[in-house]
Amino acid sequence: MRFSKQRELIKNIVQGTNSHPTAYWIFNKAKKKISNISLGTVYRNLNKLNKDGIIDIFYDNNIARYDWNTVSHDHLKCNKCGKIIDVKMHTKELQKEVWKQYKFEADNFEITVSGICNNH
Amino acid sequence: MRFSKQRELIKNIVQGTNSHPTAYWIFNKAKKKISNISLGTVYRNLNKLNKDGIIDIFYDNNIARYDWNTVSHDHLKCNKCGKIIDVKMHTKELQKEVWKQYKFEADNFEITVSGICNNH
DNA sequence: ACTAATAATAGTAACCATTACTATTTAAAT
DNA sequence: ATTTAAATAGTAATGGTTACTATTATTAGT
Ligand SMILES: [Mn+2]
Ligand SMILES: [Mn+2]
Ligand SMILES: [Zn+2]
Ligand SMILES: [Zn+2]
Repeated sequence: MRFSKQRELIKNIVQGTNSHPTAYWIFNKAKKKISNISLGTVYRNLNKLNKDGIIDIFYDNNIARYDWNTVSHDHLKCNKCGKIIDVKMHTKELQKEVWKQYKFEADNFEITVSGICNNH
Repeated sequence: MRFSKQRELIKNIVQGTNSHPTAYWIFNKAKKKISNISLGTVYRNLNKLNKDGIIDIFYDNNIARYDWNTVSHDHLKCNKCGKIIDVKMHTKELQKEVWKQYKFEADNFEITVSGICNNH
């Protein structure tokens, strides 16, 4: 993969926020630095960065959000302010439970907790 | 809400499968009984049934799936055969954990476990 | 430095799941 | 039976994402 300033910018934008941004948010941020950058370029590079393990993608209902944090973790989503907070849940117990009851070999847990955050 | 044979059919289709079908799958099934049923009618009624608490909606990556099972539960998704299995995870521990560590008042856990099911 | 090869881009069209619109049909209350 | 408005079929529009294509930019070899 060869260098491009567009990809470098997109990577830095994702790595510079904890807000789990959407592609469109990243696109608007990027336009401030490269005014004619294309939305297609944003999507293409987000997917490329994800395939190379540089960033993570997850879905919030039906839209993609991008995450600089590539180590397996979970999210708390506040119903009042929309904030998405990183957490690491202990899933060892759940893994055992699933194996015991269903003979299901779990290799990934995706947990989204909705509720009310500590700002309210 | 007044009766319609379309809505009745859609409800029965969702309640007659454990497969967590998509709207399009339901649409095709419905066409066998009402050949000129419209995809818009399927979506409209699925949303209406959901609002009335008759069925559940959840998102599998970026597409909606419908579920007859309206009591809070979780899903095991097999990476080999795609099957989605209903389970009830114990989230009381997680709830405590989230409150202790983040002062986050959890009211719903959405857990999707991916792995390999007992058919393989 | 110059050239050649080709990866990456901007701009635009296409795609797919879902929702919105509208004229017509239908359930059901009177 | 008549009336009223909810529901429908058919179609257009929307929003997020991917695909296409002519042009531009990076990089390896000379
Ligand atoms: Mn995160
Ligand atoms: Mn289910
Ligand atoms: Zn909040
Ligand atoms: Zn399986």
